[in-house]
Amino acid sequence: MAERSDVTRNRAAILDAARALVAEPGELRLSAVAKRAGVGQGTLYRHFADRDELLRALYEQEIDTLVALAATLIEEHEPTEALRRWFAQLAAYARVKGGVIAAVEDSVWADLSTRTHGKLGQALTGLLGAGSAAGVLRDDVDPRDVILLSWFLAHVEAEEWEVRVPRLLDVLLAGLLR
Amino acid sequence: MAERSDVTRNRAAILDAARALVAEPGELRLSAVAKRAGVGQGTLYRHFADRDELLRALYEQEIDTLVALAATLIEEHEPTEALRRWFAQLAAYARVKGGVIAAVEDSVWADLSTRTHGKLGQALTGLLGAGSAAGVLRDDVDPRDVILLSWFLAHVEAEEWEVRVPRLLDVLLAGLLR
DNA sequence: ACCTGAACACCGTTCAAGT
DNA sequence: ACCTGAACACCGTTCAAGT
Repeated sequence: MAERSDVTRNRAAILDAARALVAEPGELRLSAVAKRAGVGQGTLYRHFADRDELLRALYEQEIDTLVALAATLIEEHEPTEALRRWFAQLAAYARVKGGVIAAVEDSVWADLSTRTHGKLGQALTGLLGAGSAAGVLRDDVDPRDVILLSWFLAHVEAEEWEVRVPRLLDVLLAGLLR
Repeated sequence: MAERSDVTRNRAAILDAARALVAEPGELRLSAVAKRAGVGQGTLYRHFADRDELLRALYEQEIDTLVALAATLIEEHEPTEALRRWFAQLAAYARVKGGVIAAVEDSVWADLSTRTHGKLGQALTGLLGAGSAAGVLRDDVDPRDVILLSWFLAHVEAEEWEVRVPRLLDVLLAGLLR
């Protein structure tokens, strides 16, 4: 039976379509996602109960890279440098995937970042813990602090990105130093 | 002729209704604004061309207090302390008026904060200028940097506000010190 | 079981008719 | 001139019918 693989393929096609469309300017229309994925609107809803759930799935895929990177950086660099590099990667990611981040509503983001911290929270716990253990970072900040402070990335315009983001990350990092 | 004053009253009623409703949870529905203001939907559109324009008017009203405060603080306090107090007031404002800020879309905010910097930009120019002239603040940050970094305020949940916001403002201020 | 797409619901916006 | 509110447009979501 090839039906089962159709289901898998549809789900992937929907996510691919959503990822492509969310990067384009303007709102993400679910009808456009279904059309681009080559499925009916109902099929989209079979896989993702509502708009939030689709965005959440998209977002979770995107975040995994950053999570994996944190572990590597902690091993290979001193804590402050690890955090600096991770911020740079977060920014690079936000630049390309900004559409996803901006499209994810607060409710989804809050859910992902607080409930058992989420994967992203665990990555940040590692980075912040290494820094405070080494005595170079404040020890009174938690992962959600950093996630909140990073919200500015969702609001930087493309034209000003290169000038402004390195400076803003520098300010943020300076604020986290002990 | 009392008609002219009706126009004024309607505009004020619409803004009052919008201010009240934006503070409530959930999206701001323009039909609800018109209903609460006691006017027809068309009247709302006579005064404000679209949703953005209504939010912009609301936002501009809200921001004036902060602008006035900046001048006073610069006169009465040393630069770092002036900025610290202004941040605290910005946060207090965001807490109460958070609905307005969150409802204002990026396009509106970007427009307000970049076009000749806007009133808020001027207030921040004063605060940052005083600090960098006194040699206590970085001199490479501009008002929009601070506006961007303040976006976290729009995403803090009510329950965590008191614990988290003072710490985040402290991190932000530390990052701005020279 | 899964899929399709027409139909429904909701809300921003417009406009014909009223004063 | 200004106002009203029904009507229209758009898009998220549902569901009857098809495979």
